[in-house]
Amino acid sequence: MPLKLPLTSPYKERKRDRRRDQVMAAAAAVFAEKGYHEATTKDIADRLGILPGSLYYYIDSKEAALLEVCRRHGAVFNANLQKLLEQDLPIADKVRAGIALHLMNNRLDLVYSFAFSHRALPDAVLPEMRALSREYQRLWEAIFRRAMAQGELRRDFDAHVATRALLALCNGAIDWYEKKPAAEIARIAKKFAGYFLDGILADAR
Amino acid sequence: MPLKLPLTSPYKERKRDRRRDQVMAAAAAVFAEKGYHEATTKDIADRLGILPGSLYYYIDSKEAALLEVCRRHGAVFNANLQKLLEQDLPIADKVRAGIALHLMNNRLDLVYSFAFSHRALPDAVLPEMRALSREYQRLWEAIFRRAMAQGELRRDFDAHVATRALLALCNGAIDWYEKKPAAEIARIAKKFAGYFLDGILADAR
Amino acid sequence: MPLKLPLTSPYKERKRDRRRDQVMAAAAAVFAEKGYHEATTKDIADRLGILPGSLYYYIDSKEAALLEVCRRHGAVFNANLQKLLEQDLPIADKVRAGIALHLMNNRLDLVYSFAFSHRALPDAVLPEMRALSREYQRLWEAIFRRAMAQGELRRDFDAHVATRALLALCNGAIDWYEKKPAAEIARIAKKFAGYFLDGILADAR
Amino acid sequence: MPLKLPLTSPYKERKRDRRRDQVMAAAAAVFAEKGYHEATTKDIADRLGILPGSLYYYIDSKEAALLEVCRRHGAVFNANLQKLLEQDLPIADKVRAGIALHLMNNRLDLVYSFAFSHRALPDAVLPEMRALSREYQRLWEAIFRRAMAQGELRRDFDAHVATRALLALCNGAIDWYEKKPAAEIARIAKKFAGYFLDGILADAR
DNA sequence: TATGAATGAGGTTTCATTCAT
DNA sequence: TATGAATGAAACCTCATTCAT
Repeated sequence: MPLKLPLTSPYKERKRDRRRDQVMAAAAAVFAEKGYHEATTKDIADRLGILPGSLYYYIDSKEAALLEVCRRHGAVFNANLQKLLEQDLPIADKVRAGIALHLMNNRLDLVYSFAFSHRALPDAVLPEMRALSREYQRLWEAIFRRAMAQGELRRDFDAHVATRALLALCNGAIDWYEKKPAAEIARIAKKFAGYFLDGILADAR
Repeated sequence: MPLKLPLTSPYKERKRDRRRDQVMAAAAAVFAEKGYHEATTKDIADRLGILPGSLYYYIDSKEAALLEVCRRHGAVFNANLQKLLEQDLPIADKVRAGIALHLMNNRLDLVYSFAFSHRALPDAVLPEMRALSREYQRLWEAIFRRAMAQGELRRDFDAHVATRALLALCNGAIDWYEKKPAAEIARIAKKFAGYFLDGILADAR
Repeated sequence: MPLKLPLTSPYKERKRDRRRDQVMAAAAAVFAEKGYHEATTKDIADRLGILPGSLYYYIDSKEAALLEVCRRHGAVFNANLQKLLEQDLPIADKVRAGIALHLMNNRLDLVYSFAFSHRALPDAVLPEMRALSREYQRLWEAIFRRAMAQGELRRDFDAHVATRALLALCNGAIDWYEKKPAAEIARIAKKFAGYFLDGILADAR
Repeated sequence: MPLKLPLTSPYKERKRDRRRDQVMAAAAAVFAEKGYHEATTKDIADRLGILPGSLYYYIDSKEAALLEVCRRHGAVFNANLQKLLEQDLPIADKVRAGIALHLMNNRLDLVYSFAFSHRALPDAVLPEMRALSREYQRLWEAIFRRAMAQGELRRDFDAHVATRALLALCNGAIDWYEKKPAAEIARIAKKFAGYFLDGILADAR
């Protein structure tokens, strides 16, 4: 009798993983475009050129797909911000860079920003999303607190609220400029950062 | 010959209208809480203690209900801002007041803020919602331009982008503070206004 | 204590009956226009200027209304044909008169013609409708048989089938000419009768 | 590199089309039996042994199903009559053959006859149905006019009205004989044709 | 005599999901 | 690895009907 070989060779596994990545990318794109609930499995399948039922070869459920997509993108977001935190830059530069990162990433990874909006996410995913989101906020707050310690920020500065304000700006920007070209987004990002840093009032100050 | 009385007395009409108002309020609340697509007619009916089918005694369709809700609340928003525009106040006060109005209203009238997010609204309602939204932005821009003319704002100020930034702040605040007590919201509103007006940087300036 | 008078005086009863007649007329009109199933109680109520629920003061159910409407109109149809049967006229005249009666009546009483089409009638009404319909056919057959006995018709004439042919012509005419003016209908009726009596072929005969 | 094969083989496509044909046939049968509005998706699904929702794997909507059913059957009707028109036969034979075709087809394709009855069809389908129906009538009229040109018909013959009379006869026959065996239908068809051609009167002629 | 308000059954449709092939 | 075919739950909506007022 012939020896029973393992059914999956490393090669095959890698190939399969690549296909899985494609599926996740498709899911991410569709979730970003339509929001979780409006997105249908057919939307995702169409993007891959397969039938909805075939998706289940790669995912356990629509919710599980969302969860994984959010995990992947959340990790990127948080890693980026972690790097920024570790850099030695004036706070103004950090804010500008952080906003730019957020908006640029969001162009591709729009999904993650949804995580900040409790609406549009199913209950089963919320806890983990909130954790990722909290981590993201925590990183921003850390950035701010470091700057405060160095006297870069106003005395009455509130890192918590400011973080939320900053994220509100970012997510609001995404809603509006979603379909605009990257150049435009960069311009907006810069202006938003400017208002956030210096305010809008004339320079009585 | 007997005088033919009107079939519906003003009294009855008022009573009926009140019930309709309740239905609209329930719809508004549910739309605000879950977003249009996630909101079900059952959610709305439950809030009224009736069956989903019974809703249709008062509304023509879920979409029509959304439209009316948005119209009602949009009118309030715009009227409020129009009044603010006409007042003779420093821009800082106007911004603070406008943000407060937006957030306070949004607590009850949350729906309207959805109008600013293209996601979450069905196609049939979008055009009118966009019109209301544009009017709201136009009013803010008018407020800013008047302030610019009086030298209250920085030279490089961009009324259009600043308006969007401000609304992003407001809607972001709503997302996060939705279930918090009014006092808390007021505090947030004040801080957000502060960042928007003066920025976050220390007073090198 | 005051003597307890009968709650319904003959006068009132007559008045109430008149209102009932109006209700039945409205029902008949709506059934005729839309067919039983497409007709809604709201359609009927609208025609009377009342609300659907109010109908139930006069009728027990939509089906009961249909039944009564059909009874009333069926009685007229059959009475008319009975009179025709009793008259001493050449068969050609009787056919022409009978067709005219059917089409004219149908203009107002369209409902009855539905009775000939088993589709469009609820089961509960069918048996009685079929009985009325059979009676109508029986009368036509009697007319034909009398004419056969007098040698007015071809030898191979089949009263049963011919009756059905005649009624098919009539009901078909109704479907098509429903909205045309009475004059037009009369013209059609005459031509249909002509074809039925003499055929369409040239006079080799 | 591996050749990319078509995802659906012709074999599979044919099989799938066959199932679609079954669905359409079920829809046709139910529509014929009950009329469009009385027919429920459950009726159709039951006939196929599946659930109502499963129908939507094959159809876009109940209305779309009706449209396709009517198109398919209408095409058959008109093609048949076109062939008859082109044949070189005495008008009497053509009428007999045409009526037979109509009734025989209708046994299976009953739906089409509904097209002649404005009632029972939803607005969205009416225009196309009317077009098919007009074409059918046009063909009959053409048949008649050709016969007139050859002196086969009476001088006062009206092709338009006669066509409608003929179709009234056919559709009336369908209503009544729907559930009878084919042999019976053939007998009826012959007699109806006889009355239509030669009338019912004795041979003064 | 009619209204206002609701019920509840049933209809069409959508969609995530399953599973044999 | 994907398809074809179906399920079943849930959604929106319609409408005959009821009943207190």
